[in-house]
Amino acid sequence: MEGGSQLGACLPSLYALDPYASPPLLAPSPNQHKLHQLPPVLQEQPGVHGVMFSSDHGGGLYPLLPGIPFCHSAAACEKHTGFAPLGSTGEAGTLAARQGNEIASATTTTTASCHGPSSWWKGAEKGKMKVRRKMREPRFCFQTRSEVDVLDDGYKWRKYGQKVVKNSLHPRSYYRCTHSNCRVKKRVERLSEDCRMVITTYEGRHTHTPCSDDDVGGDHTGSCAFTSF
DNA sequence: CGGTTTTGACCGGCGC
DNA sequence: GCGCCGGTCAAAACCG
Repeated sequence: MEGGSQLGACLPSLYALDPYASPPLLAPSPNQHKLHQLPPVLQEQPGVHGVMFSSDHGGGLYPLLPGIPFCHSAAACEKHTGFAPLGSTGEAGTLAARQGNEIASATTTTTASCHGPSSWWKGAEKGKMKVRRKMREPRFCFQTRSEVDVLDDGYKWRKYGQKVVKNSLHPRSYYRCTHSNCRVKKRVERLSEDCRMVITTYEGRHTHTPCSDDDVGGDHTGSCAFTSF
């Protein structure tokens, strides 16, 4: 069971992570102090001192959590949150996909093959032909220090795979939103250097509201910013 | 009994 | 062209 009510047990700390950065940020970003608008869900957590989020969607940043304004552009995002993409967007998706390895070994040039920013496959015929659909799904990743792997983000997730990835001592878990017609996925893995650090990567946007249905974002793009991914 | 997790197999992209 | 690798599928096992 995932995505239940584990928030209280996790998120003792939230660290900056930005897949655009090279080398990746293990320490809090110099910009991190600018982010004072922590979402309520995190503000309530003791020890939370910062969050950085990123995506590969059109060069802007998506809101990672409730309370963070939805931004389509880097400028808008920087205006709202103090953050802006640190690099080009073309590689962002790939970087986001491999950030786990990069963080584990900042100088590693991994051969991880995340197929572009957001290519995903759907079996058109069971076990046979697969149709490739290239869509630019928004993707976010962040790093937390937590005893549990899966953060309670208000959504319900179902695990559909687990894989041992290279340069990582810990397996990567793959989750999919259990809501019908919602294709949002997330990956969860722990740093090999510090097993307490959890890397969570979200991909896609929810087509529904979280279980709590709390409208904390004040954003009308989907009842709250949290539903935007 | 229905939903979830586990886990090995399979597939396609990418680098060499 | 080949092998490696990440991501996904799907059947079986598990659990409440």
